[in-house]
Amino acid sequence: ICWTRIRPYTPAPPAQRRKPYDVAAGGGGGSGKTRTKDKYRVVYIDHQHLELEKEFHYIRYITIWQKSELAANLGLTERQVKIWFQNRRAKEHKVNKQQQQQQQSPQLPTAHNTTATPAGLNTSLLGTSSPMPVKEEFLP
DNA sequence: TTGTGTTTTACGACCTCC
DNA sequence: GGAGGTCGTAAAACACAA
Repeated sequence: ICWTRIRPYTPAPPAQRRKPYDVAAGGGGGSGKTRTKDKYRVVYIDHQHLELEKEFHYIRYITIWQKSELAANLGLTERQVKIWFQNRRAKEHKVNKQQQQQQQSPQLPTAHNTTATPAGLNTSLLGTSSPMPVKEEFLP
């Protein structure tokens, strides 16, 4: 049995981060690997979104075989699944931060829900206020 | 239709752990 | 050294008011 490592990560201070690559420069030049100008990124279909969200609802950190299985089922690469989960966690982190800031500023007139959800965000599905349930089979 | 703001993929830099 | 984490960012896709 091989578990993916789930550990806390304390990011370095944003002091000396270099600027990321520049795709546009030189027509996909720079360190350009897989990104091409005509296919910069693909848009996932609803079914792919749904399955990924479902999985994320169960476990926020996907295991390697789940990643492999999900990728095969959805017709994505494992790398795409990994990146999706990374971006999804980043999104959740961002939303939580915004909610905290709203709670810390009670003088706002409309503090309840009217502006809380960006376009298309189903908060009832996400359930960010409570810790994510974890399938028993994935517990150590 | 268009201008503008937000969200979504994808990646590089940097970090930790084994 | 490699895999995978966060963070910051680029650019396409999307939403919406003017």
